Amino acid sequence: MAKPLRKDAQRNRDLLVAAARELFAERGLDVPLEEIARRAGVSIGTLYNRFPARADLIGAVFADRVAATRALAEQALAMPGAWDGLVHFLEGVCAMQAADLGYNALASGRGPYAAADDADLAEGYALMRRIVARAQESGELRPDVTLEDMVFVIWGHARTVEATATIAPRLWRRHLALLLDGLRTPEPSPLPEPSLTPEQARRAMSPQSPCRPDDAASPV
Amino acid sequence: MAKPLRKDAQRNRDLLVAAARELFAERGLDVPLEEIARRAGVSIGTLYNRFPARADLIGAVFADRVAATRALAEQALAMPGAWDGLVHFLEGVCAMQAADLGYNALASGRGPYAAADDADLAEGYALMRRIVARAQESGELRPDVTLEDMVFVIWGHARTVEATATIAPRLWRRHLALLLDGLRTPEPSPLPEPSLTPEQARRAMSPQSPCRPDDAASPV
DNA sequence: TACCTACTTGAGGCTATCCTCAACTTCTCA
DNA sequence: TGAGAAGTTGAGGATAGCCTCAAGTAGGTA
Repeated sequence: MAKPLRKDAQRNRDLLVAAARELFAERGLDVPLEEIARRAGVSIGTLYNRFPARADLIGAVFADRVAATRALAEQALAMPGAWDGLVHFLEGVCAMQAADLGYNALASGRGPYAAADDADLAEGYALMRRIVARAQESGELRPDVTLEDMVFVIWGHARTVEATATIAPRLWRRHLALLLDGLRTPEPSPLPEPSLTPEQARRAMSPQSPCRPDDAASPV
Repeated sequence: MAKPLRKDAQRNRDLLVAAARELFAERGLDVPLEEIARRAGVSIGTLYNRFPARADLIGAVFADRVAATRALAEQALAMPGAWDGLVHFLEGVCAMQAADLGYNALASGRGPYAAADDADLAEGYALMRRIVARAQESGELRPDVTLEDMVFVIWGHARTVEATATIAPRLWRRHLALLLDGLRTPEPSPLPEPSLTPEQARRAMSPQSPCRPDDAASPV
């Protein structure tokens, strides 16, 4: 299906993705596309040729993060301590959020994103579910939380990163430590609401639908 | 200093503030000013006459929230239980965040805001500091956190409210319960970073400076 | 080498929002 | 009551970012 690009086209594509990666990291997912093209040394028309929608460019830039997250989850499961594994995983995700404004927005469910590979994503979720289950079986993670509650860590952390990135770039570790203490307290108080269902979590993470809605829409 | 407005001007001002209150609550602080004017039944020129900058309108709309927050803090201090007081206060703030997208943005440090009364604000902070101190003296709140750490609750909560307002409007209570358990755990783990200083917190809460910067700038 | 196709280019149209200002209307007070 | 100050109006200029397309350029293959 995917025809190879011509040599110059491939080069320009790579330049665009690299430029977008830098600018998304520095300034978030809303940077003007014209500025990305300029930094890549390529015209705005070329950008649109290669990436018809912003979501396509975002998808290309962050494809490697899906893989990185998955690798992180595998590392976590390989660790001897179940709780340590969970902490390792959450710390890793938070560190990526702290290092990259664009990833931070994406991880906390803002920004349009054309998923490169849904299967990869699904496997990632399965791994995370095992990380959580294992930490509960070991008795370290409180039994009344679910995988879906982990989004509270991601979401909660997102705003802290934005607000303090320049003022106190390491502060997020303190925030995370407090969150983690809430997840393993020996005296958990009863939780007042049920957690999100996986389906609800999926919807909450993608205000704009995660894949382009047009694909299925056009009847021609 | 403040001359009384003419009768019609005062009526239009009130209409504008009411319209802005509704739209800010529904759609956040970014709603087009033209739309606010339209809902108020007034022309865009009138809006600009009364409120030269968006921050002025925001200041007028949310002046009562500063007072409400202060009242909440006083209630909290009047409660017999120190921990219950802290919870009451944080729940109250979070409930206001959940009920109003604009307040949510403001409380989590986004959005320009021309403070109506700095003294009022300062007194509010003093009250909050007492709420935190009292809860620590009673041994219920972990001793290694500060007032400045409470912004983690506000910030963390902000994104949860945005993401789940329509999907699960009461879910934030679960998030808050987990956060609170982290704040009173009997086995607190050491925190890896110092908390923000009051000055840092002030800066982190106002990416755009909270009062109009022009006031002092113009040399004429 | 020569052709054809894939690719690039950037001026310019489109939209949304901000903000101004000169002409007009309404209140208020003597 | 009427003069003048206070207030209102909305068309339109300014800006910013999105996106297109007709004309031009360059890689690849015969």
